[in-house]
Amino acid sequence: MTTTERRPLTRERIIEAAVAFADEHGIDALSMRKLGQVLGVEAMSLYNHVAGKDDILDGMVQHLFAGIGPIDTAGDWKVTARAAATAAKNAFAAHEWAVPLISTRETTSEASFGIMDVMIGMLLADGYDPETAHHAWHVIASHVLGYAFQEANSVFGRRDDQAREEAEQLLREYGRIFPNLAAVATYLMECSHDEEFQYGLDIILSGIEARKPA
Amino acid sequence: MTTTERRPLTRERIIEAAVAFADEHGIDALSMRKLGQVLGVEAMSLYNHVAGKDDILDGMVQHLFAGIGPIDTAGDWKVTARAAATAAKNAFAAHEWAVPLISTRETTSEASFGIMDVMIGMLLADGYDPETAHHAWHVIASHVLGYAFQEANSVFGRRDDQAREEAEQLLREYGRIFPNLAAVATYLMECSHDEEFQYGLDIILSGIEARKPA
DNA sequence: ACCTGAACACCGTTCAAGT
DNA sequence: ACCTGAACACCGTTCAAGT
Repeated sequence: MTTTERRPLTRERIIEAAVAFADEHGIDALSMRKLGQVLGVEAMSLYNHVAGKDDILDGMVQHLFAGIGPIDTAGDWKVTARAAATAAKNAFAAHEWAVPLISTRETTSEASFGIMDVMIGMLLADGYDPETAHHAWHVIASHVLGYAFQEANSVFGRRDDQAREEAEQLLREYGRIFPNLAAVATYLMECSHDEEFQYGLDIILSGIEARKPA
Repeated sequence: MTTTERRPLTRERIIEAAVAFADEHGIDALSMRKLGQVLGVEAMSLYNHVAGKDDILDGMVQHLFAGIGPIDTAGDWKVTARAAATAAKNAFAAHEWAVPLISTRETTSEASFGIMDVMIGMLLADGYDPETAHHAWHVIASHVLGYAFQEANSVFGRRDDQAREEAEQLLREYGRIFPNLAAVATYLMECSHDEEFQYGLDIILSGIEARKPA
């Protein structure tokens, strides 16, 4: 439990440890005292490098957005949109705590504005009017957030052993009352999250393409 | 602060009060002690009617799903899907705490399975294969969750005075670095959430229609 | 049967004291 | 400059005691 790391404390190291702790024990279990323990230090020492717990949580959100990485704008807007959306979905779905955390904090960091600026810029350059470009942004953003939500936070999305067992239990329980649920049960249990995400993205990007003003 | 209501405590009344409290003060501020105070009772009395705080939070999620209401299946699958998706989005977007709360608790209640069963049943009856029906469910669900997220939890989504001011501040700050953001600023500030949601839903439902197997 | 007060094991955070 | 111990105002929850 007590790591014996003796590198000096920094904001980055604290946030890194917080991410690891939340991955393992869940974000609700994250406390200043436990985080200090992991870093081999008293809780109060953290305040020398960080403004408080809120600052740590902000840092974790920043960490999530940094995980999206730079966006390659070499192709056309559809290629860029697909790459950016997929990278964002993967960055969020990689941590169970990502969606709940983002949803209680402000998502409007420089990183998120940067992605938005690139995406809308490519649409405008391709001949879209600002209003349609704005619509397109919202639809894509909904898909990314909504799918990350489903992948990381529903029993059918998570693919650990415990989630599988719970999912099977639920399907047994509700399968008799809800026959149509039973009819798609195998897909719920076994669908590829990447294929599933791309399927919806295909629909959305084609729809946006079809709505390009003449 | 202390309401003088003297009706007997019940689970429903406690959950109702919790919803109202979270609406006003945010879900993080919700505690057993403060909830007791609102109900004119000591915190410990709540345990006579409720298993604990988790039980209250579960009740709040149940309350959200109940708010979606019964689904009218009189029209074709697209009409039903639009009605159900819109009702769900509105129920979730009505409370800032809805998305964060659902995202940390299990969403697989009888209510959510019921909606899913109806939707998939209509698609199957219309001639869709189970795999495509399952895809359709995921895409629609992402849009609902993702848009509720954006409407209730982003500065641009919320339409109270404080959010407007923060949004304008952010646009001033980042508008110079990100010109394409500035180009769509007025739409971000003033778009109709219902029209925006329907725009994306149009794309998604049309796309699903186009993928109906021959 | 329902409510309460005191208590326990936890929180985040402040602050004076140490080195 | 950085770390610490004690303290404060909060948590959720248990339990024996009241009515």
